[in-house]
Amino acid sequence: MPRKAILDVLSNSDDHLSAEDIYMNVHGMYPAIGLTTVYRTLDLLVQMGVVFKFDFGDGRARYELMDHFSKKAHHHHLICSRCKTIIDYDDFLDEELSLIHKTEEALSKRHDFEIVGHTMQFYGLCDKCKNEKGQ
Amino acid sequence: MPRKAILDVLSNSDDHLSAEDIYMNVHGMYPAIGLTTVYRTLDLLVQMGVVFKFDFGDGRARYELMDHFSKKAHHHHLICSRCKTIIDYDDFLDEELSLIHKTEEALSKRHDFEIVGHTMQFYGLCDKCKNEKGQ
DNA sequence: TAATATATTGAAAATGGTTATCATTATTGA
DNA sequence: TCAATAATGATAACCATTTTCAATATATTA
Repeated sequence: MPRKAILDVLSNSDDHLSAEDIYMNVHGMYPAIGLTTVYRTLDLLVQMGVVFKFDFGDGRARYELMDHFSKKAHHHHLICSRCKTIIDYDDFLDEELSLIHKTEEALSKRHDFEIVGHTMQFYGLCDKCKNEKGQ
Repeated sequence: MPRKAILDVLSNSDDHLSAEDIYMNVHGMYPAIGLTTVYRTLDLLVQMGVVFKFDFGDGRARYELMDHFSKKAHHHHLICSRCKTIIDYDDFLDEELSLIHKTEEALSKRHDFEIVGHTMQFYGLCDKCKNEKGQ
């Protein structure tokens, strides 16, 4: 039941949810489910290859459904290092993905790796933070 | 002085050093420098754009010199989700980098971002961990 | 040079996301 | 029905990182 509740939250809500975000969302529908179980279930879903765990560098992990389980289109991330805003983008995505697949194949052969996911992110300063530098 | 010591460690030692790794390395040469200062100085170097802070998902941050300050060739990372081994790779790197520059330009225009760095990583199971699954 | 303001430093304590513990409650199988 | 096993959540523990703060170094000025 926790598993279903969490998957529901992940597929219906917006991206970039932290464990606590998920906990609070789930809590509305199933008040019995505790934070521990949310963490446990997320780990499980990550092991199963259903959920991907991201780390954007703001001290808390974020979780997204993997492509095959998500309504959302594949995307990558653009992150403001200062205010931690996360923007999804899909510019040149076809090109990115074909390159990624090629690389994936080469790496999995060369290093005998079973590749499960990838991450591609740009870091920088968003328009607002750019103008507030030095404060 | 801490700044120089840390930069020395970063440019002479192998990659993927955590704050504590750096602290221990620096400590040999400058026993007076404490862990707090290491953290503080690393933050500073990151702000200055000299060092890039990575998060590979094992609960501690890793630091690398940015390209222009490093002897090392540009590379991306392949990470075992289980044992956390990190492998540097540079397959298709020219292709990756030209795509990255193109994307960078598009994103910085569209979102008025000042892009400072990027990350591209593959996650999966290394040869050893692949065969130990389910334990 | 002396005297004061300012910045840098590190030890120790606090923070906060995540994980481990453990008693309790479901679930399963015979 | 009953025992064995698994799932759960409240609480405590963990641990990388930050904050606090008193002490020390550095710069500035008279």
